[in-house]
Amino acid sequence: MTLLKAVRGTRDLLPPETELWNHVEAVTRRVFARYNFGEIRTPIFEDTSLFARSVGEETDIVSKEMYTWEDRARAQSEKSQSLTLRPENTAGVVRAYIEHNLGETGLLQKLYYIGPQFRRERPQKGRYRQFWQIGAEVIGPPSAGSESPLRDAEVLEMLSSFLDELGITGWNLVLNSVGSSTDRPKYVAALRQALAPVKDRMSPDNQRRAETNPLRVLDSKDPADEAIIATLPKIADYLDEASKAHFAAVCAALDACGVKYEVNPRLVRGLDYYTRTTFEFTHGGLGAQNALLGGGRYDGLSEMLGGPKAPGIGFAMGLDRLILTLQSAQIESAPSASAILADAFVAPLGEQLNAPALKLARDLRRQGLRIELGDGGFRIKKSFEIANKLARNIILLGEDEHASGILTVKNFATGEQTKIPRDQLASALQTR
RNA sequence: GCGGCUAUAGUUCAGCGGCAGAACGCCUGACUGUGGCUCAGGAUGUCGUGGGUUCGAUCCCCACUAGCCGCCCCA
Repeated sequence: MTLLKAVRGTRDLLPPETELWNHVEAVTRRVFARYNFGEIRTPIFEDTSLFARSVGEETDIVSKEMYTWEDRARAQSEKSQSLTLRPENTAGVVRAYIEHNLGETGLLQKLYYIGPQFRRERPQKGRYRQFWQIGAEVIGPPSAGSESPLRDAEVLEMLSSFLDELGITGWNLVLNSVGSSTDRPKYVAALRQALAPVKDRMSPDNQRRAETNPLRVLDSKDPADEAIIATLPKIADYLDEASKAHFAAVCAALDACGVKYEVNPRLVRGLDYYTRTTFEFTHGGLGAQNALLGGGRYDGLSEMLGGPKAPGIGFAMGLDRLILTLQSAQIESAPSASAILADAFVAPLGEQLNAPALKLARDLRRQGLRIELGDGGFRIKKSFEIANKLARNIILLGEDEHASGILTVKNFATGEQTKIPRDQLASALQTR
């Protein structure tokens, strides 16, 4: 029989690494709560057309990277339906916003999520087919202030605080504006026009991009094409007054609270729905996958999905990459890679003491201690060996201890061995 | 989807066209109620999968699968 393995691009997360994941998630919930965000959990799969309409039919994600299947009809009256494992979570959040008429509250919705997403890409460092994202969206009717540049700045400030609180240093915030939903098509048209006479002199990659997605030419890393790219029209010249003012206000608010950023007029994002502010937090040490998180404003997304006018801004952060960054930086505040030690290892000396040992372990655990329970079948030496690996102390429960209620406790760090009455055990272990 | 590199013990890796190796880990003992350190001994394995060349393949060739790195794209 062939050995079953996790499928390509998926992986198991095991302890103690999961401690680090839990730590990151705990910091996320703590920080985001301070900004009064609430958690949303949307389904892991959705109707395929949700992603086709939001992410963009022509994007690589939709055209070749989605896990899509036909959910067969179970009855004559039922139609089959095309379903897709979510490749990102913003579309699902906006769908939920529309479906539950959240705009009718008249309030800004501030929602965050933590969960797996799926794209059928070639796996590499920090890139998996099932990958985890932390994201947040601020969305609501214009009357709730959802269009305000203050919302953009607040989200960016929250992210900078979040990364600081995690202990990640050396991140870089890159900012741009891609204009309103009317600016953007005008600019793309101008870009196509400017590219037409010169694209033949560019690399094959850029020739193809010039056809399919001209914005991406700006992202090119090909030094040979630099000179041509420098002559192309700039998005900043195509922004209307409102978009310019919006961007200036975002920058001013960031300046006011000392959040450092760099404006990169070439930063474009891959998804069709972005308008105005777009951004990326990058970090070295991630190889080619240097983007830690990315996001932007999507003022027209709700309407694209048939909903009410509901401008919004949000981001998605690659958790797999964030963890990699934390591991490579060996951040002090994060749990280390080494296993977490139990407070004590309870060692029954003889199988007849197994049952009393479980009772002892239960009592200590109920007092909040982290307890590993051994087995009376172990030779005492083996108990010590295991205990030394898993716990800070060992508690011996032999016939004497059981009869007298005074337990033998040895601390591995000091080598000190003492007798402690059962009712004082928990408090004694708290401090050693 | 494309290109390069890789796949050998639980782990990290060496190796060779002719008996399968090291380190760490694991097990046993020195020490029948005492770990770490030390010493002595021991067990590891479809050499990724399938085919081919060869008297003989873990080694050479091909395909496949998976991983890493890069490209495309993207978080």
